[in-house]
Amino acid sequence: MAKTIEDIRNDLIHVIGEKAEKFGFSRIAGQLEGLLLFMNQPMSLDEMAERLEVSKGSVSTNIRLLERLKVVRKVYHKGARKNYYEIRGNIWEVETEIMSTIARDEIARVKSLMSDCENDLNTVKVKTEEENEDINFLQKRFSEINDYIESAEYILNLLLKQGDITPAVVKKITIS
Amino acid sequence: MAKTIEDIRNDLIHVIGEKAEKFGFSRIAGQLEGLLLFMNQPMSLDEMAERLEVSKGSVSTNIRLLERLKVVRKVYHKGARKNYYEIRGNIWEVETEIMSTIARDEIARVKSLMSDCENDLNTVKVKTEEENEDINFLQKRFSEINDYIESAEYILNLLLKQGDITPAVVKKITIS
DNA sequence: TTGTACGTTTAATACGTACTAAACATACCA
DNA sequence: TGGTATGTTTAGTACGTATTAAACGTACAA
Repeated sequence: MAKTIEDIRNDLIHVIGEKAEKFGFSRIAGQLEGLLLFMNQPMSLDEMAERLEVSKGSVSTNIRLLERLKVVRKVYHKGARKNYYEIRGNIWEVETEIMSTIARDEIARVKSLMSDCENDLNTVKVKTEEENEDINFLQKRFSEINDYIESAEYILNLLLKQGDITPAVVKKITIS
Repeated sequence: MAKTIEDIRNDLIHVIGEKAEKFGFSRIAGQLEGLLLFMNQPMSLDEMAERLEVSKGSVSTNIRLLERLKVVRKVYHKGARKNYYEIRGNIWEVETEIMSTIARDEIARVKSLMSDCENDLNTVKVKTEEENEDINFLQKRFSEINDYIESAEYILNLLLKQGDITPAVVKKITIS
C-alpha cells in the first residue's frame, strides 16, 4: 500500500522531532518546526495542535520558544484574530540559527565559569610542592580551554559575519 | 574563606558535567571526563567512584561510553589488576572528537531517513492539482536538506582531514 | 579448587521534565 | 456590559532514563 502525501509529511515531522530531542529541545518543539517546514502555509495554534494531536498549551509554549530562537515568526492575516506562524527561512538559515544560538549560549556559560575558577585558583595559598604542581597543571588546562573557546568563537563569527551563507559559500571555506 | 584546590577541581568537574548534559550525555559521563581532565594521573574505577561519590556500576558503564567516544583510554599499570583510565588528548582533541561523532551520527541518521521519504514521495499517485503543488513543495525542501547535509559534511571533512587541528590552524580558516 | 578482587549486568528506584487539562487572562464583538 | 474566541499560565501527571545496589561473571593467586 503506497503512502499518501500526509503519511510522508508525518514521517518528516517525526524526523525533525527526533532531531530536536537529540539537541536538547522538546519533541513538540521539533515537531512544530517540522510541521511548518513541510506545510507551505502559515498555521494557527489550533490548527497545529489538531494536526499534531497535542495540547494547545504545549503548542503555545513551544511556538514561542521557536520564535525566540528565530525559527518561526508570526504572520498577520488580514482581519483574523488568530495568530498564524510560519517558518522564518530556508532550512540552512533555520538550522544555523539554532546551532549558533546553542553554541553562543554554551560558550558564554563556560567562559564565565572558567573565569571564576581561574580567579579562585589565584587565591590558593600554596604550601607543598605537590600543590604547586597541581596548580601549574590546572593552569595549563585553563590555557587550553581558553584557546578552545577562542577558536570556537572565531569560527562562529566567521559564519555569522556572512549575512547569507549558502552551500555554495560553504564550499569556499578553506584552511590556507 | 578561600577555596582549596580540591574545591576548584569540584567546580570544574561540575561545569563539564553540565556541559555533557547539554549535549545529551549523562551527568556522570561528563563528570568522569572532567575528573580525568583535571587530575594529572590515571585513575581506577574504584578511585573514580569514590572521588565522585557515585556507584561503581555507573562508572563502569559511563567510562566505556567515553572509551567508545575516544575521550578516554585505558592505561596499563605494570602488575596491577585494576583498569586505569586517562584522558586521551588535550581539550581541543577531546571536544572536537565528541562533536564530530555526534554530527556524523546525526547526519547519517537524517540522510538515510530523508532518502526513504524521497523514495516514498516518488511512489505517490498524483490526482489533484493541489497534490501536485504539495509534491513540488516537498521536493524543494528535500533539495534544501540535501544541500544542507552536503555542506555539513564538507565542513566536517575539512576539519577531520587535518590530522592535528590547533587553535593556530583554526585562525587560518577563511571564506575566500 | 577455593577464595578474593575486580568489572559488568540487571532489576528496581529516583528524578527531572515534557505534557496535559483546566483555570485564567485578554481582547474583541454584539 | 456580557459573551465569545483566543492565547497563556499552572498544578498535576506521565514518562523516559540515569542511577543505584546487588547479583553475577571472570580471572588470578594461593
